[in-house]
Amino acid sequence: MIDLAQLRREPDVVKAALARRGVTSSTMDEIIALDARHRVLLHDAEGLRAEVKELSRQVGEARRAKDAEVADALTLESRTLGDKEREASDATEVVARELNERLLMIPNLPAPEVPDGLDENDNVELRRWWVGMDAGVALPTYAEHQRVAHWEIGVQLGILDLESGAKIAGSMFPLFRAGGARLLRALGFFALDRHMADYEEIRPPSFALTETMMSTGHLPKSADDMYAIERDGLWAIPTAEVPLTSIHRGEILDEAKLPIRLTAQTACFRREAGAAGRDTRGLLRVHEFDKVELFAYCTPEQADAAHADILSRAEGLLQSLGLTYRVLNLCCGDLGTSSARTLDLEVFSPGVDRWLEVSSVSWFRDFQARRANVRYRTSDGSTALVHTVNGSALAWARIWAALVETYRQADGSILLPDVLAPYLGGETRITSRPS
RNA sequence: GGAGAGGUGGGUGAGUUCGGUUUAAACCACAUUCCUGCUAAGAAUGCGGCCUGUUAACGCGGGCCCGAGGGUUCAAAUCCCUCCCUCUCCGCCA
Repeated sequence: MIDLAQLRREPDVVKAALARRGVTSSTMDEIIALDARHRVLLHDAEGLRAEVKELSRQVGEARRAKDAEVADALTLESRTLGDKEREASDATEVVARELNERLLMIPNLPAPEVPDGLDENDNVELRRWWVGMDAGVALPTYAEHQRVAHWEIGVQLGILDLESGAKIAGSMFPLFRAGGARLLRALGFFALDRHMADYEEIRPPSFALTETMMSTGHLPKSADDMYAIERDGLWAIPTAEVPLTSIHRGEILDEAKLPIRLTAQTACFRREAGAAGRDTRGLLRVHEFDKVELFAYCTPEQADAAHADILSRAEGLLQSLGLTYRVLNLCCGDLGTSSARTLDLEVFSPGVDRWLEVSSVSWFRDFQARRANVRYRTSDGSTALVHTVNGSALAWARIWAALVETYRQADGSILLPDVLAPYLGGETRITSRPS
Protein backbone atom coordinates (compact mmCIF):
# COMPACT_ATOMS: atom_id res chain seq x y z
CA MET A 1 0.00 0.00 0.00
CA ILE A 2 1.29 3.41 -0.85
CA ASP A 3 1.70 6.06 1.84
CA LEU A 4 -1.51 8.09 2.05
CA ALA A 5 0.24 10.76 4.10
CA GLN A 6 2.77 11.20 1.33
CA LEU A 7 0.00 11.45 -1.22
CA ARG A 8 -1.50 14.32 0.81
CA ARG A 9 1.85 15.97 1.38
CA GLU A 10 3.23 15.81 -2.14
CA PRO A 11 0.52 14.64 -4.53
CA ASP A 12 2.46 15.71 -7.59
CA VAL A 13 5.47 13.59 -6.72
CA VAL A 14 3.32 10.53 -6.16
CA LYS A 15 1.31 11.11 -9.31
CA ALA A 16 4.42 11.57 -11.40
CA ALA A 17 5.93 8.33 -10.09
CA LEU A 18 2.75 6.36 -10.62
CA ALA A 19 2.19 7.85 -14.06
CA ARG A 20 5.31 5.90 -15.09
CA ARG A 21 3.35 2.77 -14.26
CA GLY A 22 0.26 3.84 -16.11
CA VAL A 23 -1.79 5.07 -13.16
CA THR A 24 -3.64 8.16 -14.30
CA SER A 25 -3.64 11.44 -12.47
CA SER A 26 -7.42 11.39 -12.22
CA THR A 27 -7.32 8.03 -10.45
CA MET A 28 -5.17 9.60 -7.79
CA ASP A 29 -7.31 12.73 -7.64
CA GLU A 30 -10.31 10.55 -6.85
CA ILE A 31 -8.42 8.97 -3.99
CA ILE A 32 -7.33 12.36 -2.69
CA ALA A 33 -10.95 13.56 -2.77
CA LEU A 34 -12.17 10.43 -1.00
CA ASP A 35 -9.54 10.89 1.67
CA ALA A 36 -10.51 14.53 2.25
CA ARG A 37 -14.15 13.59 2.45
CA HIS A 38 -13.41 10.73 4.79
CA ARG A 39 -11.58 12.95 7.24
CA VAL A 40 -14.38 15.49 7.36
CA LEU A 41 -16.96 12.77 7.99
CA LEU A 42 -14.73 11.09 10.55
CA HIS A 43 -14.30 14.29 12.47
CA ASP A 44 -18.06 14.87 12.58
CA ALA A 45 -18.82 11.33 13.66
CA GLU A 46 -16.18 11.39 16.39
CA GLY A 47 -17.49 14.71 17.70
CA LEU A 48 -20.95 13.20 18.06
CA ARG A 49 -19.51 10.12 19.65
CA ALA A 50 -17.71 12.25 22.22
CA GLU A 51 -20.98 13.96 23.11
CA VAL A 52 -22.81 10.66 23.49
CA LYS A 53 -20.08 9.41 25.78
CA GLU A 54 -20.22 12.51 27.91
CA LEU A 55 -24.02 12.23 28.25
CA SER A 56 -23.71 8.57 29.15
CA ARG A 57 -21.30 9.49 31.86
CA GLN A 58 -23.79 12.01 33.20
CA VAL A 59 -26.56 9.42 33.14
CA GLY A 60 -24.45 7.19 35.30
CA GLU A 61 -23.81 10.05 37.68
CA ALA A 62 -27.50 10.91 37.93
CA ARG A 63 -28.45 7.30 38.51
CA ARG A 64 -25.99 7.04 41.35
CA ALA A 65 -27.46 10.23 42.80
CA LYS A 66 -30.87 8.55 42.53
CA ASP A 67 -32.11 11.40 40.40
CA ALA A 68 -34.35 9.46 38.05
CA GLU A 69 -35.87 12.49 36.41
CA VAL A 70 -32.54 13.90 35.26
CA ALA A 71 -31.30 10.46 34.28
CA ASP A 72 -34.30 9.82 32.07
CA ALA A 73 -34.01 13.20 30.39
CA LEU A 74 -30.32 12.68 29.70
CA THR A 75 -30.96 9.16 28.44
CA LEU A 76 -33.49 10.46 25.96
CA GLU A 77 -31.12 13.16 24.75
CA SER A 78 -28.29 10.72 24.41
CA ARG A 79 -30.47 8.28 22.53
CA THR A 80 -31.38 10.91 19.92
CA LEU A 81 -27.78 11.94 19.57
CA GLY A 82 -26.77 8.32 19.32
CA ASP A 83 -28.99 7.85 16.27
CA LYS A 84 -27.27 10.75 14.57
CA GLU A 85 -23.91 9.36 15.55
CA ARG A 86 -24.74 6.01 14.01
CA GLU A 87 -25.76 7.64 10.75
CA ALA A 88 -22.56 9.65 10.66
CA SER A 89 -20.43 6.62 11.44
CA ASP A 90 -22.10 4.55 8.75
CA ALA A 91 -21.49 7.27 6.18
CA THR A 92 -17.86 7.49 7.28
CA GLU A 93 -17.47 3.74 7.04
CA VAL A 94 -18.80 3.65 3.49
CA VAL A 95 -16.24 6.20 2.37
CA ALA A 96 -13.44 4.51 4.32
CA ARG A 97 -14.19 1.22 2.63
CA GLU A 98 -14.25 2.78 -0.79
CA LEU A 99 -10.98 4.59 -0.10
CA ASN A 100 -9.30 1.43 1.11
CA GLU A 101 -10.47 -0.60 -1.89
CA ARG A 102 -9.05 2.00 -4.24
CA LEU A 103 -5.76 2.17 -2.36
CA LEU A 104 -5.29 -1.59 -2.46
CA MET A 105 -5.33 -1.46 -6.25
CA ILE A 106 -2.59 1.17 -6.49
CA PRO A 107 0.88 -0.26 -7.18
CA ASN A 108 4.07 0.82 -5.48
CA LEU A 109 6.02 3.88 -6.59
CA PRO A 110 8.89 2.82 -8.86
CA ALA A 111 12.36 3.79 -7.65
CA PRO A 112 14.21 6.42 -9.72
CA GLU A 113 16.61 3.76 -11.07
CA VAL A 114 13.75 1.87 -12.68
CA PRO A 115 13.83 2.43 -16.44
CA ASP A 116 10.79 3.64 -18.37
CA GLY A 117 8.98 1.07 -20.44
CA LEU A 118 5.74 -0.69 -21.20
CA ASP A 119 6.57 -4.38 -21.00
CA GLU A 120 9.36 -6.93 -20.79
CA ASN A 121 10.83 -5.74 -24.08
CA ASP A 122 11.88 -2.51 -22.37
CA ASN A 123 13.81 -4.16 -19.55
CA VAL A 124 17.44 -3.08 -19.44
CA GLU A 125 20.17 -5.73 -19.46
CA LEU A 126 22.85 -4.83 -16.94
CA ARG A 127 25.36 -7.63 -17.52
CA ARG A 128 25.96 -11.20 -18.65
CA TRP A 129 28.06 -13.96 -17.18
CA TRP A 130 29.25 -17.38 -18.28
CA VAL A 131 32.14 -19.70 -17.69
CA GLY A 132 35.20 -18.37 -19.51
CA MET A 133 33.30 -15.38 -20.85
CA ASP A 134 34.96 -13.10 -23.41
CA ALA A 135 34.41 -9.40 -23.86
CA GLY A 136 32.68 -8.67 -27.14
CA VAL A 137 31.12 -12.13 -27.41
CA ALA A 138 27.37 -12.34 -26.86
CA LEU A 139 27.07 -15.96 -25.84
CA PRO A 140 29.23 -19.01 -25.28
CA THR A 141 29.48 -21.57 -28.05
CA TYR A 142 27.33 -24.64 -27.50
CA ALA A 143 27.91 -28.02 -29.13
CA GLU A 144 25.18 -29.78 -31.09
CA HIS A 145 24.58 -32.25 -28.28
CA GLN A 146 23.74 -29.32 -26.00
CA ARG A 147 21.15 -28.06 -28.43
CA VAL A 148 18.50 -30.55 -27.38
CA ALA A 149 15.44 -29.36 -25.49
CA HIS A 150 15.16 -30.60 -21.92
CA TRP A 151 11.77 -32.23 -22.58
CA GLU A 152 13.44 -34.47 -25.13
CA ILE A 153 16.34 -35.22 -22.83
CA GLY A 154 13.83 -35.93 -20.08
CA VAL A 155 12.15 -38.63 -22.14
CA GLN A 156 15.44 -40.09 -23.41
CA LEU A 157 16.80 -40.54 -19.90
CA GLY A 158 13.50 -41.17 -18.14
CA ILE A 159 14.01 -38.28 -15.74
CA LEU A 160 11.11 -36.01 -16.68
CA ASP A 161 7.65 -37.51 -17.21
CA LEU A 162 5.26 -34.76 -18.27
CA GLU A 163 2.63 -37.24 -19.41
CA SER A 164 2.29 -38.74 -15.98
CA GLY A 165 2.21 -35.28 -14.44
CA ALA A 166 -0.62 -34.33 -16.78
CA LYS A 167 -2.47 -37.55 -15.99
CA ILE A 168 -2.29 -36.80 -12.29
CA ALA A 169 -2.96 -33.06 -12.17
CA GLY A 170 -3.36 -31.78 -15.71
CA SER A 171 -0.85 -30.20 -18.01
CA MET A 172 1.93 -28.00 -16.67
CA PHE A 173 2.27 -30.03 -13.50
CA PRO A 174 5.64 -31.71 -14.04
CA LEU A 175 6.68 -35.06 -12.67
CA PHE A 176 10.37 -35.82 -12.22
CA ARG A 177 11.78 -39.30 -12.02
CA ALA A 178 14.90 -41.10 -10.91
CA GLY A 179 18.03 -38.98 -11.45
CA GLY A 180 15.82 -36.04 -12.40
CA ALA A 181 13.95 -36.14 -9.11
CA ARG A 182 17.18 -36.59 -7.26
CA LEU A 183 18.72 -33.60 -9.02
CA LEU A 184 15.83 -31.45 -7.88
CA ARG A 185 16.31 -32.56 -4.31
CA ALA A 186 20.07 -31.93 -4.57
CA LEU A 187 19.53 -28.38 -5.80
CA GLY A 188 17.34 -27.44 -2.84
CA PHE A 189 19.81 -28.87 -0.32
CA PHE A 190 22.73 -27.23 -2.11
CA ALA A 191 21.16 -23.76 -1.97
CA LEU A 192 19.81 -23.99 1.58
CA ASP A 193 23.21 -25.11 2.84
CA ARG A 194 24.77 -22.06 1.21
CA HIS A 195 22.36 -19.67 2.93
CA MET A 196 21.90 -21.20 6.34
CA ALA A 197 24.80 -19.44 8.04
CA ASP A 198 23.23 -16.02 7.50
CA TYR A 199 19.57 -16.79 6.88
CA GLU A 200 17.34 -18.68 9.27
CA GLU A 201 15.87 -21.69 7.52
CA ILE A 202 12.07 -21.79 7.58
CA ARG A 203 9.66 -24.46 6.44
CA PRO A 204 6.34 -22.56 6.23
CA PRO A 205 2.83 -23.76 5.38
CA SER A 206 2.07 -24.08 1.67
CA PHE A 207 -1.34 -22.45 2.04
CA ALA A 208 -2.19 -19.03 3.31
CA LEU A 209 -5.21 -17.08 4.53
CA THR A 210 -6.60 -14.23 2.46
CA GLU A 211 -5.15 -11.75 4.93
CA THR A 212 -1.72 -13.27 4.45
CA MET A 213 -2.03 -12.98 0.69
CA MET A 214 -3.16 -9.37 1.02
CA SER A 215 -0.05 -8.47 2.96
CA THR A 216 2.31 -9.11 0.10
CA GLY A 217 0.05 -7.51 -2.48
CA HIS A 218 -0.85 -10.76 -4.25
CA LEU A 219 -4.46 -10.08 -3.38
CA PRO A 220 -6.76 -8.56 -4.32
CA LYS A 221 -5.14 -7.69 -7.61
CA SER A 222 -3.85 -11.08 -8.79
CA ALA A 223 -6.59 -13.39 -7.53
CA ASP A 224 -6.91 -15.03 -10.95
CA ASP A 225 -3.30 -16.17 -10.85
CA MET A 226 -3.72 -18.00 -7.54
CA TYR A 227 -5.11 -21.40 -6.69
CA ALA A 228 -7.89 -21.07 -4.15
CA ILE A 229 -9.28 -23.61 -1.74
CA GLU A 230 -12.58 -21.87 -1.23
CA ARG A 231 -14.04 -24.32 1.24
CA ASP A 232 -11.35 -23.47 3.78
CA GLY A 233 -10.67 -19.89 2.79
CA LEU A 234 -7.11 -20.72 1.78
CA TRP A 235 -4.84 -19.94 -1.14
CA ALA A 236 -1.90 -21.97 -2.42
CA ILE A 237 1.21 -19.84 -2.03
CA PRO A 238 2.78 -18.60 -5.29
CA THR A 239 6.11 -18.02 -3.49
CA ALA A 240 7.58 -18.36 0.01
CA GLU A 241 7.59 -14.58 0.12
CA VAL A 242 3.91 -14.80 1.11
CA PRO A 243 4.29 -16.76 4.36
CA LEU A 244 7.63 -15.16 5.22
CA THR A 245 6.19 -11.65 5.05
CA SER A 246 3.47 -12.63 7.51
CA ILE A 247 5.74 -14.21 10.11
CA HIS A 248 6.00 -10.84 11.80
CA ARG A 249 2.69 -9.43 10.62
CA GLY A 250 1.28 -6.92 13.09
CA GLU A 251 4.43 -6.82 15.17
CA ILE A 252 6.79 -4.12 16.33
CA LEU A 253 10.32 -5.43 15.96
CA ASP A 254 13.39 -4.52 17.95
CA GLU A 255 15.66 -2.42 15.73
CA ALA A 256 18.72 -4.21 17.11
CA LYS A 257 17.41 -7.49 15.66
CA LEU A 258 17.24 -6.10 12.12
CA PRO A 259 17.89 -7.19 9.51
CA ILE A 260 15.96 -10.41 10.09
CA ARG A 261 17.01 -12.71 7.29
CA LEU A 262 15.04 -15.81 6.38
CA THR A 263 15.25 -18.52 3.76
CA ALA A 264 12.72 -21.14 2.78
CA GLN A 265 12.21 -23.73 0.11
CA THR A 266 8.60 -24.31 -0.81
CA ALA A 267 6.50 -25.50 -3.68
CA CYS A 268 5.14 -22.51 -5.58
CA PHE A 269 1.74 -22.64 -7.25
CA ARG A 270 0.73 -20.44 -10.15
CA ARG A 271 -2.37 -20.68 -12.31
CA GLU A 272 -0.71 -18.69 -15.11
CA ALA A 273 -4.20 -17.66 -16.15
CA GLY A 274 -3.07 -14.88 -18.42
CA ALA A 275 -0.49 -17.02 -20.15
CA ALA A 276 -2.61 -19.83 -21.57
CA GLY A 277 -0.89 -21.45 -24.51
CA ARG A 278 2.25 -19.37 -24.10
CA ASP A 279 5.67 -20.92 -23.49
CA THR A 280 3.97 -24.06 -22.34
CA ARG A 281 6.46 -26.64 -23.48
CA GLY A 282 8.44 -28.62 -20.99
CA LEU A 283 9.42 -26.70 -17.90
CA LEU A 284 9.26 -23.24 -19.44
CA ARG A 285 6.10 -22.42 -17.55
CA VAL A 286 4.57 -24.74 -14.97
CA HIS A 287 1.82 -24.59 -12.36
CA GLU A 288 3.97 -25.98 -9.58
CA PHE A 289 7.69 -25.67 -8.97
CA ASP A 290 10.11 -25.68 -6.07
CA LYS A 291 11.96 -22.54 -5.18
CA VAL A 292 14.34 -21.37 -2.48
CA GLU A 293 13.54 -17.86 -1.39
CA LEU A 294 15.70 -15.36 0.47
CA PHE A 295 13.95 -12.71 2.49
CA ALA A 296 14.79 -9.84 4.83
CA TYR A 297 12.97 -7.45 7.09
CA CYS A 298 15.23 -4.44 7.49
CA THR A 299 15.46 -0.73 8.17
CA PRO A 300 15.33 1.64 5.18
CA GLU A 301 19.07 2.17 5.61
CA GLN A 302 19.78 -1.55 5.43
CA ALA A 303 17.60 -2.21 2.39
CA ASP A 304 20.22 -1.54 -0.28
CA ALA A 305 22.73 -3.91 1.28
CA ALA A 306 20.08 -6.56 1.90
CA HIS A 307 18.95 -6.37 -1.70
CA ALA A 308 22.53 -6.56 -2.96
CA ASP A 309 23.26 -9.55 -0.74
CA ILE A 310 20.32 -11.52 -2.08
CA LEU A 311 21.28 -10.69 -5.65
CA SER A 312 24.88 -11.74 -5.13
CA ARG A 313 23.76 -15.01 -3.53
CA ALA A 314 21.49 -15.82 -6.45
CA GLU A 315 24.28 -14.98 -8.88
CA GLY A 316 26.73 -16.97 -6.79
CA LEU A 317 24.60 -20.08 -7.13
CA LEU A 318 24.34 -19.65 -10.89
CA GLN A 319 28.08 -19.22 -11.15
CA SER A 320 28.70 -22.28 -9.00
CA LEU A 321 26.42 -24.24 -11.28
CA GLY A 322 28.30 -22.88 -14.28
CA LEU A 323 25.18 -21.62 -16.03
CA THR A 324 25.06 -18.71 -18.46
CA TYR A 325 22.91 -15.88 -17.16
CA ARG A 326 22.09 -12.22 -17.54
CA VAL A 327 20.84 -9.55 -15.12
CA LEU A 328 17.89 -7.39 -16.11
CA ASN A 329 16.73 -4.14 -14.59
CA LEU A 330 12.96 -4.41 -14.89
CA CYS A 331 11.21 -1.44 -16.43
CA CYS A 332 8.12 0.24 -14.97
CA GLY A 333 5.78 -1.78 -17.12
CA ASP A 334 7.17 -5.15 -16.03
CA LEU A 335 7.48 -4.40 -12.32
CA GLY A 336 5.35 -6.39 -9.90
CA THR A 337 2.56 -4.53 -8.10
CA SER A 338 4.34 -4.31 -4.77
CA SER A 339 7.87 -3.75 -5.98
CA ALA A 340 9.75 -0.47 -6.09
CA ARG A 341 12.65 -2.02 -7.96
CA THR A 342 13.32 -5.50 -9.28
CA LEU A 343 16.33 -7.16 -10.87
CA ASP A 344 15.66 -10.39 -12.73
CA LEU A 345 18.15 -13.15 -13.36
CA GLU A 346 17.64 -15.11 -16.56
CA VAL A 347 19.49 -18.26 -17.33
CA PHE A 348 20.28 -19.30 -20.89
CA SER A 349 18.75 -22.53 -22.06
CA PRO A 350 20.84 -23.78 -25.00
CA GLY A 351 18.38 -26.55 -25.92
CA VAL A 352 15.44 -24.18 -26.24
CA ASP A 353 17.65 -21.27 -27.27
CA ARG A 354 15.97 -18.87 -24.88
CA TRP A 355 16.55 -16.91 -21.71
CA LEU A 356 14.53 -18.21 -18.75
CA GLU A 357 13.71 -16.19 -15.66
CA VAL A 358 14.97 -18.01 -12.58
CA SER A 359 15.12 -15.25 -9.99
CA SER A 360 13.48 -11.97 -9.20
CA VAL A 361 15.18 -9.83 -6.58
CA SER A 362 12.88 -7.11 -5.33
CA TRP A 363 12.84 -4.19 -2.95
CA PHE A 364 9.36 -3.30 -1.72
CA ARG A 365 10.23 -0.30 0.44
CA ASP A 366 7.46 -0.10 3.07
CA PHE A 367 4.69 -1.09 0.65
CA GLN A 368 4.25 -4.62 2.00
CA ALA A 369 5.12 -3.61 5.56
CA ARG A 370 2.26 -1.11 5.52
CA ARG A 371 -0.17 -3.78 4.40
CA ALA A 372 1.23 -6.35 6.81
CA ASN A 373 1.71 -3.73 9.55
CA VAL A 374 5.28 -4.73 10.35
CA ARG A 375 7.12 -1.97 12.19
CA TYR A 376 10.22 -1.51 14.27
CA ARG A 377 11.07 0.61 17.28
CA THR A 378 13.65 3.24 16.38
CA SER A 379 16.37 4.42 18.74
CA ASP A 380 14.37 7.54 19.61
CA GLY A 381 11.45 5.39 20.75
CA SER A 382 9.09 5.98 17.87
CA THR A 383 7.90 3.38 15.40
CA ALA A 384 8.56 3.11 11.68
CA LEU A 385 7.61 0.65 8.99
CA VAL A 386 10.26 -1.88 8.03
CA HIS A 387 11.40 -2.39 4.49
CA THR A 388 11.09 -5.83 2.93
CA VAL A 389 13.34 -7.29 0.26
CA ASN A 390 13.36 -10.73 -1.24
CA GLY A 391 14.61 -12.79 -4.10
CA SER A 392 14.65 -16.32 -5.41
CA ALA A 393 17.84 -18.32 -5.06
CA LEU A 394 16.67 -20.08 -7.06
CA ALA A 395 13.60 -21.35 -8.94
CA TRP A 396 14.52 -24.96 -9.69
CA ALA A 397 12.33 -26.10 -12.56
CA ARG A 398 13.97 -23.83 -15.10
CA ILE A 399 17.40 -24.33 -13.54
CA TRP A 400 16.82 -28.04 -13.99
CA ALA A 401 16.07 -27.45 -17.66
CA ALA A 402 19.16 -25.32 -18.22
CA LEU A 403 21.36 -27.79 -16.34
CA VAL A 404 20.37 -30.89 -18.27
CA GLU A 405 20.78 -29.05 -21.57
CA THR A 406 24.04 -27.33 -20.71
CA TYR A 407 25.65 -30.46 -19.29
CA ARG A 408 24.40 -32.95 -21.86
CA GLN A 409 27.31 -34.97 -23.21
CA ALA A 410 27.91 -36.27 -26.73
CA ASP A 411 26.78 -39.75 -25.61
CA GLY A 412 23.46 -38.39 -24.40
CA SER A 413 24.20 -38.66 -20.69
CA ILE A 414 24.39 -35.65 -18.37
CA LEU A 415 27.51 -34.80 -16.38
CA LEU A 416 26.55 -32.36 -13.64
CA PRO A 417 28.96 -29.89 -12.01
CA ASP A 418 31.02 -31.19 -9.10
CA VAL A 419 29.52 -28.76 -6.58
CA LEU A 420 26.43 -30.97 -6.61
CA ALA A 421 28.35 -34.18 -6.01
CA PRO A 422 27.90 -34.14 -2.20
CA TYR A 423 24.14 -33.93 -2.73
CA LEU A 424 24.06 -36.69 -5.32
CA GLY A 425 25.87 -39.33 -3.37
CA GLY A 426 29.00 -38.53 -5.38
CA GLU A 427 27.32 -39.54 -8.64
CA THR A 428 27.22 -36.54 -10.99
CA ARG A 429 26.39 -38.49 -14.12
CA ILE A 430 22.81 -39.14 -15.12
CA THR A 431 22.28 -41.91 -17.67
CA SER A 432 19.24 -43.72 -18.95
CA ARG A 433 20.03 -46.64 -16.67
CA PRO A 434 20.13 -45.18 -13.19
CA SER A 435 22.51 -47.13 -11.00
C1' G B 1 -15.16 -34.20 15.08
C1' G B 2 -17.20 -34.38 20.67
C1' A B 3 -16.86 -32.44 25.95
C1' G B 4 -14.72 -28.94 29.22
C1' A B 5 -11.45 -24.65 30.57
C1' G B 6 -9.32 -20.35 28.89
C1' G B 7 -7.60 -15.71 25.58
C1' U B 8 -6.98 -8.57 29.40
C1' G B 9 -1.04 -3.69 27.88
C1' G B 10 6.39 -5.54 26.99
C1' G B 11 5.63 -9.65 31.09
C1' U B 12 2.71 -11.51 35.47
C1' G B 13 -2.17 -10.64 36.61
C1' A B 14 -7.12 -8.18 38.96
C1' G B 15 -11.73 -6.66 37.04
C1' U B 16 -16.59 -10.31 34.09
C1' U B 17 -20.98 -12.62 39.74
C1' C B 18 -24.79 -7.76 39.46
C1' G B 19 -23.04 -3.11 32.63
C1' G B 20 -21.94 3.10 34.97
C1' U B 21 -16.68 6.22 40.88
C1' U B 22 -11.97 1.81 35.42
C1' U B 23 -9.69 7.72 31.11
C1' A B 24 -8.13 -1.30 32.71
C1' A B 25 -5.96 -1.80 39.33
C1' A B 26 -1.49 -3.77 41.17
C1' C B 27 3.23 -5.83 40.61
C1' C B 28 7.52 -6.79 37.46
C1' A B 29 10.46 -5.07 33.57
C1' C B 30 12.00 -0.48 31.23
C1' A B 31 13.33 5.09 30.95
C1' U B 32 14.48 9.82 33.24
C1' U B 33 15.39 12.51 37.64
C1' C B 34 16.43 12.92 42.85
C1' C B 35 18.48 10.99 47.39
C1' U B 36 22.10 7.82 49.31
C1' G B 37 27.22 6.40 48.32
C1' C B 38 29.41 1.68 45.83
C1' U B 39 29.35 -5.53 43.73
C1' A B 40 23.44 -2.48 46.62
C1' A B 41 18.91 0.07 48.40
C1' G B 42 15.06 3.92 48.28
C1' A B 43 11.83 7.89 46.20
C1' A B 44 9.31 10.68 42.28
C1' U B 45 7.71 10.82 37.43
C1' G B 46 6.97 8.60 32.97
C1' C B 47 5.76 3.97 30.74
C1' G B 48 1.47 1.30 24.35
C1' G B 49 -0.53 1.32 19.37
C1' C B 50 -3.63 3.28 15.40
C1' C B 51 -6.77 7.20 13.29
C1' U B 52 -7.93 12.31 13.51
C1' G B 53 -8.49 17.98 14.76
C1' U B 54 -5.35 22.08 15.94
C1' U B 55 -0.24 24.19 16.03
C1' A B 56 5.69 26.90 12.75
C1' A B 57 7.01 23.49 16.47
C1' C B 58 6.95 21.64 21.69
C1' G B 59 2.20 20.62 22.75
C1' C B 60 -3.10 20.45 23.53
C1' G B 61 -7.86 17.97 22.23
C1' G B 62 -11.22 13.93 20.15
C1' G B 63 -12.08 8.79 18.61
C1' C B 64 -10.76 3.49 18.43
C1' C B 65 -8.12 -0.85 20.51
C1' C B 66 -9.33 -6.20 26.67
C1' G B 67 -8.49 -12.93 20.63
C1' A B 68 -11.59 -11.32 15.76
C1' G B 69 -16.26 -9.71 13.88
C1' G B 70 -21.33 -8.56 14.71
C1' G B 71 -25.52 -7.36 18.20
C1' U B 72 -28.27 -5.32 22.68
C1' U B 73 -27.95 -0.52 25.55
C1' C B 74 -28.04 6.31 26.98
C1' A B 75 -23.53 3.41 28.35
C1' A B 76 -19.99 -3.05 27.11
C1' A B 77 -13.48 -5.88 29.18
C1' U B 78 -18.36 -7.08 31.61
C1' C B 79 -24.61 -9.24 28.50
C1' C B 80 -26.00 -11.99 23.58
C1' C B 81 -24.48 -14.32 18.68
C1' U B 82 -20.78 -16.18 15.11
C1' C B 83 -15.83 -17.34 14.24
C1' C B 84 -10.45 -18.03 15.46
C1' C B 85 -6.63 -19.62 18.68
C1' U B 86 -4.51 -22.12 23.22
C1' C B 87 -4.87 -25.97 27.07
C1' U B 88 -7.10 -30.81 29.13
C1' C B 89 -9.80 -35.28 28.01
C1' C B 90 -12.16 -38.44 24.20
C1' G B 91 -12.47 -39.92 19.01
C1' C B 92 -9.76 -40.20 14.36
C1' C B 93 -5.10 -40.26 11.91
C1' A B 94 0.67 -40.05 8.90
